[in-house]
Amino acid sequence: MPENLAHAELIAVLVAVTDNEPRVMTLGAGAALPSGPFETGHRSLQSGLRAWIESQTGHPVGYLEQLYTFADRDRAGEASDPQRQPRHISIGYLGLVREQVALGDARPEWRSWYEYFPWEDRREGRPAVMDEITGRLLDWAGEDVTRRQSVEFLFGLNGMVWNEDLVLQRYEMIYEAQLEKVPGFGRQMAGDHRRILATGITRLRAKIKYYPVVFELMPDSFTLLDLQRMTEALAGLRLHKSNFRRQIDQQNLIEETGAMSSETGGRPAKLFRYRPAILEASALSGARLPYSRH
Amino acid sequence: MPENLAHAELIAVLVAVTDNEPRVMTLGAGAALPSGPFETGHRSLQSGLRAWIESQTGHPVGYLEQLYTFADRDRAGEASDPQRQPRHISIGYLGLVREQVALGDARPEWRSWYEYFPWEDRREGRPAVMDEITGRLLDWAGEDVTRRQSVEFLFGLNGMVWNEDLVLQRYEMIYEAQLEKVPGFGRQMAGDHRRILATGITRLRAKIKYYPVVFELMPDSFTLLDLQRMTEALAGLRLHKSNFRRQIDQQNLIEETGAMSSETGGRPAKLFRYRPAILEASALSGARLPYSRH
DNA sequence: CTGACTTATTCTCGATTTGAGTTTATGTCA
DNA sequence: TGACATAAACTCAAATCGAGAATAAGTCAG
Repeated sequence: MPENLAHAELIAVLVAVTDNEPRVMTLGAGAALPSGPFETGHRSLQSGLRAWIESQTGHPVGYLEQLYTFADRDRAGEASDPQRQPRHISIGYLGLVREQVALGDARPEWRSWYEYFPWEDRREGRPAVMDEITGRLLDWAGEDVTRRQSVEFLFGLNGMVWNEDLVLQRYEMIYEAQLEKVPGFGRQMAGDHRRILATGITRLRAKIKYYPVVFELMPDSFTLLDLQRMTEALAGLRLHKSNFRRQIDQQNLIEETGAMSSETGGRPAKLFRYRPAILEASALSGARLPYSRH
Repeated sequence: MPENLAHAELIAVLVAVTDNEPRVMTLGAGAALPSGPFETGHRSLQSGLRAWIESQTGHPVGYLEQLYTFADRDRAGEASDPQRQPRHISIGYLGLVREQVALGDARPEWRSWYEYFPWEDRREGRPAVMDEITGRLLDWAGEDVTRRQSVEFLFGLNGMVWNEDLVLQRYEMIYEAQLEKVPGFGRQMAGDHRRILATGITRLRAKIKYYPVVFELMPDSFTLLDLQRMTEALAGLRLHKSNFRRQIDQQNLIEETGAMSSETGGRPAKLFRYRPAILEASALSGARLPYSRH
């Protein structure tokens, strides 16, 4: 009898952006993230998932990063002989795909991730659904001051500033308040998949700030506005044009191709390409400690 | 016959700081990190590990964060019937413990993490071993310009600035160059444990910059210099005193206890305590996008 | 051909934040 | 009582950031 053995499952949050809409690959009419077992023949977790994705979508995944591993929920209270049931372990990954791809065997569908988290898209301003969400969350918080403050912090109420990175924490609060199934509060998914999606969005939104990962989603050549729109789509926010531009060229990660684009009806824009140089210190713009050069 | 089942193992990088030295809990004369199987009775991965650690050290773990999950290396080339061998999956965690603890059953030992990565401690300046390491890495790089630049970037050569967060990347380069067993280049560990330790240090060094996690390692009351020394021990760097102080009180995370400490022979220092307030936006000092308030 | 319109690209400029000290305060101890 | 040691506050130039104005280079209607 095998003891302490578990099923290991690989789950992918596969992201592509088309028409300025960040999309995630789903199965079953948008109800599940693609997943497959980690098999004995797989060389590693990552290569197992990579092979699997490529067979499904027929397209290589540029970037693949592990997100989080979790076990199925508490089996302790389960009937009869819990020893007999092997545990399930799910290992989540974030993958980035360069563009809309030919569909594979399993009829995958790309869906906007904002279908699942409508309150996370603030590009056109504060979405209408926010009022109902925060209203019901504040009702739930009631007299509990700490809870109230958490709502205000996470949802940018009372003059607090909206932080786009807190996707997972916002979803978990909504879940804790048992509001995740309220009509209008986003599409549901099976099991923990919606939570894993939130984890992926959170990771990606944080990462684009200090690591040049957007370029995995960009075509070979692009204008600066294309790059800005991509970043805005991911962050769910509008950015300041010239400051965005300044930040980009301080990082020194792109170069002109020489060609121009005149798609947009105004002055033609220069086309750029990613310069996959050695990462310089300047490209990693993370937080810093107050160093002493002494 | 169970197919696609795996052994799941929990591995802990447990950190405590004593005498300004960051230490990690080890077993077997410093050759292994503590680890134990994920058992059928465990409620969750985290609670399984937590219970396990507390039974070993008799001390609660304040902070516990998942690091990374990896599978055992390629079994494809293995003899006879690879199907029969279940895979091993290891789930690494970073745990923070407030201080030196009473030892548990398994005779754990706390060892300075710089025994394993001597080049990572630059508090007393560039360690002597750096010259030999970088010399041998540059030999290994040879004519390969990309490789050469990576060495220079990771180890802060040629005027590039040392980035204390790149612990894992530095270790992986040393490993790739097959220099990890060179005498003087740090103590060895069994299996992948040294790599997991590097992952833990990397995560912790990155995290202290944008999340108030140092306080998990501090005693209830402390001086500002204590806090600085703690941060320096973790980062392996000296920090600028008054700028460190300014950063701390901008974050608004500590408050005076009213008492003073006169341990150090100079002017007595005020004692502070952590104010475990609701996390304000100001406490999260991560990188930012060029927002538009428009 | 010209002027309105649209979008791209550059500049400007005050407000903050940072890096690197210097100065002043308050103890202990010989 | 004065040397010594460390804490805590203050200074100031340089770099970065937030916000928006100015200028450039196309298209298109008339």
